[in-house]
Amino acid sequence: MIISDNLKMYVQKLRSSNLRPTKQRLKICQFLFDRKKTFHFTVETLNKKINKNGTTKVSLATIYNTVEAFTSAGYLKEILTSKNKSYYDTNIKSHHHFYDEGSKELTDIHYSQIKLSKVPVPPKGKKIKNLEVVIRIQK
Amino acid sequence: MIISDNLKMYVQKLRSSNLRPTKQRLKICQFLFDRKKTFHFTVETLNKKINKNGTTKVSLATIYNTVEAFTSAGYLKEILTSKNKSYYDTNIKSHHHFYDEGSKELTDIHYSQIKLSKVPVPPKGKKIKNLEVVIRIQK
DNA sequence: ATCTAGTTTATAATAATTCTAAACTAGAAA
DNA sequence: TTTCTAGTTTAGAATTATTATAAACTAGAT
Repeated sequence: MIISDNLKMYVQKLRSSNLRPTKQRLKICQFLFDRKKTFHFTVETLNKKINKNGTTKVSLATIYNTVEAFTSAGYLKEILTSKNKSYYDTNIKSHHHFYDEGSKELTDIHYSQIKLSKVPVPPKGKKIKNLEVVIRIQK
Repeated sequence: MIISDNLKMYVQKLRSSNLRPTKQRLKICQFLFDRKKTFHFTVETLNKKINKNGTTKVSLATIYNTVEAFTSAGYLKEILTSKNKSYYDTNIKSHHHFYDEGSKELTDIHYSQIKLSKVPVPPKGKKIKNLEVVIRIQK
């Protein structure tokens, strides 16, 4: 894959969501989306990795803003786990997770690995936005 | 139901978990478990309600300690919803939730309302501790 | 090249939770 | 019953994650 191609793609992607393609946003895009496997992170870990060996620093505030903006735009998905920290996932397709209580690590469970044969009707006037299964595991 | 009977029961329950039956713990037990319907709460709401019209105040630190202790002891269940606040449920049976994105309210979904016809095998050396479905709803 | 709304940033503010260490208490032992 | 001690409660400080603020910067339209 040629990086510059992806860059163009990210510029378009951002523009299509009314987000100006700034240096910072593109750097974060490249970091998050220039990879084959999907990626789980918290703002804390993203901040560390983005600013590890970078020439230009991206401020923590911008990391927060960008993750929020990307989540609203649908580039990222917030994961439900609990405990005072938001986890995000670059895999925005409907899927599920193992949450390891010991290591606090998340692992994707592919959509097809869980099948629901019965799902309740939502309360009146409400629609189902998504359905997420978390399987807590331990030793 | 006679309150004093429940009190005795709570004393036993606490003792059986190596928790001394203190005034504060018993007060919280009564508040949480002397009810027919199951109850969802955050530490914040529990604190407010416990200390609303009480003669003796229970400190916030104790509310935290107690909720933590009751959760470890298996009297309470922590609910996964995200967003910087822990939710707890007096319904410790395996069950699921609707989470209303607008009102931020949780509603129980009875165990029998969701059926899984396929569940993945956990990673090697790990056991499934529980499985929880959250259905996010909105208008 | 100029201008402006959108963006970034350091820093302060807020919110939830955990820590601390002193005062208190349940309940076992004397 | 009184004494004693480990467990518990408590107010307040500390920590952690996140959001708000407002000044400086910049993309990109004019």
